[in-house]
Amino acid sequence: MKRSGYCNEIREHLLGEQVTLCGWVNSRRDHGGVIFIDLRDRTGLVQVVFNPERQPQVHRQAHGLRNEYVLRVCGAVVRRPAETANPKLATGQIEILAESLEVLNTAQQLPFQLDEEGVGEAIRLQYRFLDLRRGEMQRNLQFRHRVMQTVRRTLDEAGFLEVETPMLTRSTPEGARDYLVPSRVNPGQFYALPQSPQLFKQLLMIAGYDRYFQIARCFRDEDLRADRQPEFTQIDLEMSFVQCEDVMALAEGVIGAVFREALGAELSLPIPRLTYAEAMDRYGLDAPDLRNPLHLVDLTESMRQTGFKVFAQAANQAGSRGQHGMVKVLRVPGGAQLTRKQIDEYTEFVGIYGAKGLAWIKLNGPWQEDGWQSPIVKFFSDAEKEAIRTTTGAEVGDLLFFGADRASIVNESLGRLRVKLGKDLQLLQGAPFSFVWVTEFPLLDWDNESRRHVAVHHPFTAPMQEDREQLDQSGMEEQFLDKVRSQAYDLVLNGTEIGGGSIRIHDPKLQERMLALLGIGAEEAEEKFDFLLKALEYGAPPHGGLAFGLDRLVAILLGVESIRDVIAFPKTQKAGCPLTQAPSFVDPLQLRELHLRTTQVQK
RNA sequence: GGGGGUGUAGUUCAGUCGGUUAGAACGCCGGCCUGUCAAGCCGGAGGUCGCGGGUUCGAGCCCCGUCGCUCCCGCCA
Repeated sequence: MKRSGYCNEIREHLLGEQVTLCGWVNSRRDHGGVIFIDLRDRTGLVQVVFNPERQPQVHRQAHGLRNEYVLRVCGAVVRRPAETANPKLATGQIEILAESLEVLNTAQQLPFQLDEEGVGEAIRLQYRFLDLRRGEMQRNLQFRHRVMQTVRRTLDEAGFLEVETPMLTRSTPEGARDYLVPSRVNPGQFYALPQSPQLFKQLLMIAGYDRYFQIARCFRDEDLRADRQPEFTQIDLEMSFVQCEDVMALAEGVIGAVFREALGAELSLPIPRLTYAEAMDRYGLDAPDLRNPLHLVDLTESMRQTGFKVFAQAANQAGSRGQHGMVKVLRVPGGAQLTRKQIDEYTEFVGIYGAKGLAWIKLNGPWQEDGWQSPIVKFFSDAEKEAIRTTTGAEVGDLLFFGADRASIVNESLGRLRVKLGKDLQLLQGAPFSFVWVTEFPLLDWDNESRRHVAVHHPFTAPMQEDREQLDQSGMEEQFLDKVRSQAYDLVLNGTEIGGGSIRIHDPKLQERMLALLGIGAEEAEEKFDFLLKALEYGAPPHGGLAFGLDRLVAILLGVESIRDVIAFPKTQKAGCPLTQAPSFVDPLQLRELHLRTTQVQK
C-alpha cells in the first residue's frame, strides 16, 4: 500500500512523473466519455482524469465510482490542456492521467453533503467522523495542532518541563462541581476528575522543578455555553521565583510565538494593561473589548441632588460589596437615529442583567432649544443638563443610555449593552485581534447566597503586598476585605478572557488565614488541603503561573463562533456525545462492583 | 433551576386563514453526454411533518405535555 505523496503536493515540478495517490472521491464529473474525479486527502484536492481512449479498462471501472469512495490511483502527472486549468485549485495547472485504479472501499450515501454550508450541528456531531472530513474542520484542527506545537516548543526552549498530573484525584471544596469516579477497591469512595492541575503544579514548584507546563484536560460539571464544555483544555504553566511581571512577559512571548507560527502575524507588544478598577469604571466588565470605542461615564456625583428620584436614590445609596448605588451613562455617537423600537429592545436586553429600566436621551438639538428628546429630561435642572453634556462630551445627533442602580447591576447591564451596541452598530475598529491584561483583581467577593466570601480567582492567590496589612488586621470586617487586591491577572482577547493566573501564596500561615476568610475552618482545611499546607511548610519557593483556555484561544484566532468547532469530539449543551451516546446507563453488575445504587431507573 | 429560539424528504428550507394528493433546491438512483471542476440535459425514487395526547367535520398549522438541539440568565474558584 504505497503512495508517492499527498494530493496537494502534485504540482508542475512533477510533470511527466508517475505518481500513486490515496484518498477520497470529493466529486465526480462523468461526461460519458472522459470522467473527472477530484481526489481528496487532508492536504487538498487534485483532479484525476479517466480517458476512454487511452485506458479503456480503467475508464470502465471509473463509471462505478461515487462520492467518498476510497481510492488508490496511479498515473502520470500531466499539464492540463490550455483553457482547462482551474485557478481556484492549488493543483489546478495539472492533473493525473489515471492508469490504474483500486477501490479500497465504497461508501453509502452520506447523511449530509460535505460541501454544504449550514448543516445542523446535531447531525454533524452524530456523524462527526464525516463532519471532520470537511475542509473547515480539517483546517481548524490542523490550526489547533500548530498552536499546541508552538506552545510546546516555545515553553521547552524557555526551560519549562512538561509534567503530567493525575486525572484521578481528590474532590476539593470551592469551585465548580466535580466529575466523580467511584473506586471499586475502596467502597463508597470517589475520585474527582481535576478542575485544573492547580495544586499539583504548586507542589511541583515546591519540589524544585522551577518551570512546569502541561497541555491539560480539565473537567467541570456545570451547565454549558457556546464557549464552555464539560471537558476542556488548558495550557497550564507555573514558575518559581517570579512576580506578576515575569509571568505576564512569559505569557506574551508564548502568544507572540503562536501569532507568528500559527497565524503568520506579528503581535504588537507589550500588551496594554488595565487595572480591574479601571476596566469596571470605563467598560463595566472585567474583560473589555478595546476595539469598541464606546465607554461608560460616571455621573453619580452630579446626580446626588437631582429631582429625578430614580437617579437621586441610586446616587445616594451607600453600601459595600457592590451594593452601593451608581449612575452611569453610555454615550452612543450618532445614536439619535435609533428607533423607539430599537431602544425598547435594548431596554429588554439590559433587563436580562437585572436593570429595571434603561433611561435615554436623544440629542436632536441643544437642550436650551428643547432639542433633547427623552421621557426623563424634564426632571433635570439646567445645571444637571449641562453636567450631563460636559461629562459625556455628547453632541447633537448622539444618544445617551443611563443606568442607575446598584453598582454591580449598572456596570454589568451597561457593560453588556456596550458590547451589544458595538456589534449591532458595527463600531469595532482597529486590528482584528485586541489583547489587554486586566490586573489587580479584588482578592475576595461576597456571595450573598452562601453568606460568605469567595475567592475571585482561587483560594491560593496571593494578595498584593500593599494590601497585605488590611488583610492581616481587618478581621472579618467587610469594608476592609473588599479593598484587598490580589496579584492576579487575566489576559483578554476581543472581549473574552482567554487566560488568567496569579502569584500564589507560599506562606503556610497566610494560606491558612486565606482559607479561614473563605469560611474553611482549620479542621476542614486540615482534611481537604492538608497536603498543600504541609508542603508549604517544607521550603516552598515564591511561585506563580497562569493557564490559557486553549479552546477559546483557538476559536477566537480562527474566528469561529463556538469552541465545539475547534474540538474534535465535543459534547452537546446537555453534556452528551451524539456520536457515542455517552453518557449511558451501565450494566447493574458494574454498579454492584462499584458499590453503587442509583435512584434513577433506566426507562 | 429559569427565559428565548428551533424540530417538515438524505441535507437546507418553504408550506397562506385550519381545508383537495405536503412542495423547492441540492443530494441519491437510471439514461444520454469526450474537457469538466457548483458539469450539463431527460426521467425517477424518496415524508412517523420530533414524540404523545387534545380541540375540530377536518391539524404540518391551534391547545396541553414531553424529548432533542441551540442561545442566554443562574452556575462556571
